[in-house]
Amino acid sequence: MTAEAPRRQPTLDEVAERAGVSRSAASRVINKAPHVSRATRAAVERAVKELGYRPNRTARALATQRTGIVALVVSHDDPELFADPFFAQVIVGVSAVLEDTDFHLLLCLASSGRGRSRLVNLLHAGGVDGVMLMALRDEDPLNDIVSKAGLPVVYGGRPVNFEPRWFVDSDNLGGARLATEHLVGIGRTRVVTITGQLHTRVGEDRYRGYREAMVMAGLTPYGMAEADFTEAGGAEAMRALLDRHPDLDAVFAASDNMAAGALRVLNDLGRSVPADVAVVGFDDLRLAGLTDPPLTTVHQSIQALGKEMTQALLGLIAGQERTSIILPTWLVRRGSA
Amino acid sequence: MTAEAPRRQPTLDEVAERAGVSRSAASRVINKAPHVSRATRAAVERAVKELGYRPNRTARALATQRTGIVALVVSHDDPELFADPFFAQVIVGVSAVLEDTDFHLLLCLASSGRGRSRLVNLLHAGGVDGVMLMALRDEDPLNDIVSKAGLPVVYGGRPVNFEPRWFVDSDNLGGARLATEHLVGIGRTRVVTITGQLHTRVGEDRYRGYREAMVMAGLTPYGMAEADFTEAGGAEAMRALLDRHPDLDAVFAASDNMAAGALRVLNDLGRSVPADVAVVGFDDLRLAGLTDPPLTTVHQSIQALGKEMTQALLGLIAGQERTSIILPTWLVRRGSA
DNA sequence: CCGGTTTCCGGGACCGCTCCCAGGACCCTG
DNA sequence: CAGGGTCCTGGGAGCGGTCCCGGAAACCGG
Repeated sequence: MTAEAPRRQPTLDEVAERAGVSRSAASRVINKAPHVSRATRAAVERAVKELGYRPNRTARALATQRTGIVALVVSHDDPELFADPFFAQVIVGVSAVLEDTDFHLLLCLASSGRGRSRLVNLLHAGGVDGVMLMALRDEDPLNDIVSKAGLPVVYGGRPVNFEPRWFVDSDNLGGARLATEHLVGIGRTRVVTITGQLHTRVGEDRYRGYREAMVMAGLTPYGMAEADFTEAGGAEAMRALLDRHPDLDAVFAASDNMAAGALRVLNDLGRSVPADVAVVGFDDLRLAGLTDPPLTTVHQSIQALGKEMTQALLGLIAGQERTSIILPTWLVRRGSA
Repeated sequence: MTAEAPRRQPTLDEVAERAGVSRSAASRVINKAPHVSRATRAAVERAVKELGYRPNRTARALATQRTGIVALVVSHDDPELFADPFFAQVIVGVSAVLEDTDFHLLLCLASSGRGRSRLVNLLHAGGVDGVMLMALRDEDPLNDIVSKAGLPVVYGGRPVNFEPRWFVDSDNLGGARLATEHLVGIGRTRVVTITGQLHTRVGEDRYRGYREAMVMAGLTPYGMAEADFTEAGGAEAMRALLDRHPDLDAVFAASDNMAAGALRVLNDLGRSVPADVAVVGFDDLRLAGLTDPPLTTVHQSIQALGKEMTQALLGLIAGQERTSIILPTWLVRRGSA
């Protein structure tokens, strides 16, 4: 129970000496390189076991120019933003993949200028082998910082103003279209939408999906209000829309949180859902199952996004060209539409 | 916009050469060591600027035996567990402190055996300078793994079966006592509790706080049901308690999630809250403000916990003895009690 | 003017590992 | 049995820094 004497970890030299071979030979068996006799291998393996040897990560990193660390960089001006369960899901996905590799995850919440300059240092100082970037606002300085670093980069989601070389994104456009088509399919014609911030790609895509579906159905987009993906924002937008279009009969909210806000307002105002107004959300958060009525919504798999990002990045690090990926989304029918 | 030619980063030698001084001298000015002439300093600083030099983290780490990385290790058998907003808050706190330092955060979700052995490697191979550990189940193998590593360790929360040398924890005991005292204070006498898992320290402490407050008030604990901190678990426990003690007039739920479940059951069964049954939760999650009625609950600051853990760890790494910390909790009155 | 500090400087060992390379042992042909 | 492979092996030069140490230069009071 008392703390072990902080004995220095044994080095490769010590292993080699104990095994009666050269450091090179020891290194070879440890790295499973070829051209090692059975005898040498056995001797070294024994020495390793007896000494409890572990190759020093730092030394190895210096020699190989590989750290075995990948960074997940999250842009967040508002520290609360990270609290969104979205990121936790991404991290779970990322970790699941890394768990089967020798890579570890460095988490970087870069907000302030100070935080950004730390990031610049980290990337230019060979601190990581690659980065997964989630910087979804337009004009995010992180985009520049990271691209200058000359490291493999995979985007999670896409920025508005340019299309990264490699990214993984959910099919927001298709999902929004699905949602809208569903509303039209059940006979609604006066369908409005509550969008997320339109200066984000995801906000834009989901809005576009809605419009496209409406047009394709021969309808005109009936109304829209821009909100911020939050419950409160959704509620406010819903009020505004009811004000402007009292006869609306369906709403597509670009997030479950906003849909929940909308639902709250509709309930409060005595509009029955889905009879008077049908509602569809987006994301399929846990919350979607708990609203009243349960929310029909578009499912996206955020863990899968994390996994794919990671696999893509590891691939790039290993020198394989990979193609960007758009993950499918699909409709989950519950009570609200 | 095209990828920069992957020019190698300049090395210290190149800086030294350009500045016309030795590597030692260059190193000195970069590390702001004393005994450097103004001329040398200026020359080196100029060379650094011109070359865009950044000291290589890995090389420095090898030489100094310091990586500049701290690990946050989260034990989670269930990958979903990490999705709890709790961890996101911790991370936000940790990052906030780290942002003003040169340390970076390595996030380690260790579940499977594979994940654990990776962790062992990481810790014994000098991959990090210290660890913050959140392993709250009893008998968690991580406790052992980490203690054997001979690294500075700070616990977030406490394990059940032993008291770590350094930890940061919320005052769960005091908070639970406060909650219960409040219920008693508003005249309730048949107060039951819904606990979290009693094989966790937090579950135990909050249960103990309840009992102590009851006894101190001259009442006997009226009933309890063990749940798992989740909404569903809370609901089920509530039903069981109503079954066993139909005349209960108050319930202290050891988490907001469980309180929300309890509330749902009470509403469904037509018991009015707080008139018939008063309810107090614990955590003060966002959700507490959104239930019907809004939840009276015990507030704990999870970001603060992350911050304190980090400060404690950085202190230990710097060689300062620090004392463990218990963070205050307090009651937030809303409608449910 | 001269010993003794103090300030500044560069040489070089070291951190712990990888990997190239030259060379010895061994095997197999013709 | 000469000659050309393989298969192993150890030596040693790196990766890019830090830091100790001895010595040169500058400064000082007596």
